[in-house]
Amino acid sequence: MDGRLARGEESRRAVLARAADIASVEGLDGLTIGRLATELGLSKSGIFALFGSKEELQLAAVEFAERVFLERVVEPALTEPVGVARLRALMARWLDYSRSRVFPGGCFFAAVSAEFDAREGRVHDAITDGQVRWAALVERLVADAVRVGELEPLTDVAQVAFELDAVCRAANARAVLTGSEVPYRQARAAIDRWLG
Amino acid sequence: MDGRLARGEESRRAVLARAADIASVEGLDGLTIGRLATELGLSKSGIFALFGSKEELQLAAVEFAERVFLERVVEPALTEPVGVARLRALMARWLDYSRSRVFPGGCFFAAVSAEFDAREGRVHDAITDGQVRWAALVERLVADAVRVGELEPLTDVAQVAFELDAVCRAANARAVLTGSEVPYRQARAAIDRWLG
DNA sequence: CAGGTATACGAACGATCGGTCATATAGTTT
DNA sequence: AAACTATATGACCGATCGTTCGTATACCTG
Repeated sequence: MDGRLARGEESRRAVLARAADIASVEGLDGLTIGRLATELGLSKSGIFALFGSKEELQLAAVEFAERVFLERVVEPALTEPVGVARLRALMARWLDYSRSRVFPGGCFFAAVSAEFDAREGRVHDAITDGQVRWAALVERLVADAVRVGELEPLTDVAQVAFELDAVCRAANARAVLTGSEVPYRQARAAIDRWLG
Repeated sequence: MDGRLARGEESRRAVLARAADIASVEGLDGLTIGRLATELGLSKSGIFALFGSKEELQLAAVEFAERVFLERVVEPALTEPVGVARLRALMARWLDYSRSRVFPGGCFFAAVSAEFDAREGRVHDAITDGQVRWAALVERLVADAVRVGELEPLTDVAQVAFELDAVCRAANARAVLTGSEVPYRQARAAIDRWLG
């Protein structure tokens, strides 16, 4: 056990938690090292040294947000039994993750994927990877529900997965923009129609 | 007819067209007056003088993009007969507006609303207004289709409008991020299920 | 103990940001 | 003709950006 590495890891964690919060509102570009430093009472060069470059900081923030997302949404849902129950849990957890503002700007990935979707580079690639893995997870859970006989055998798995994801993302977008809770209920209604 | 005003209006138009293109990729914050100046061969202070402040430039860019959206999506759809035909035309025009990259970053409003959704100020308000008006338009066309008897009388108008918008936005998000055409077909399939 | 390593700092760098200002020009008005 | 107005320019401002550097400190290893 290295006290230096432990201290550094704790600093990284504090910086990344704040960085992810800021990025969910201002974007990964609106995130600045100077602002992080003043808000956390650290020095600009100290934070910089921890990550090496702003791009590395952005990548680390994305990775941090993915860990939060896994803890708050994916892992709890995976404790439910395979099938519609697990799929419903995943959707419910996602809507709660958005509504409860785990990140102050709503879904972190909705914000940063819209920011980097049409750009190139490592940050875009990291975000895209995460989105593809999320889409694959939803699709796998739909396929599982079909396999265990809880959804009709002729179900178009990719289509259902697409539409489940669509209503969740739309609910997040509308709710964050307008502050209304209605979109979450509409998303829930659409999900219930698919999953009974 | 004032030649000075005409010249200024032409300059504004050129600046705003480029500004909307940039903002759809880099965001309204990533948009900078210096970059606009060098790309258009103008002076920074000249562009600045045309708009008075960066916030005014951002507001003008949003307004410009709304005019483009109205021309390319809304107005052509409104030539169709009231009912499902008009609603289908609106959705088809929207998907084509995204797929054909009228703005290089996909839907301008998906990009900037995700950027400003959790912020405050006049730009956020202008974007929110536009989004609310769009949602109201879709809802009105769904209600019209019910009224003329082409959708079932018991249709939950707000719910159908929400889901139609959701699949379009999801298609844009996935398509821009990954470069795939599949999401557009999935959105079309969902729309066809609603509108026959 | 000495030698190496990771964290953290303050000062400073060049670049770029939004914005100001004095000035020149082209077009309209009187 | 003169007076006025809108566009457009280039030089310049303070602030902030990401980044570099030298240095101090705490910790682990030999």
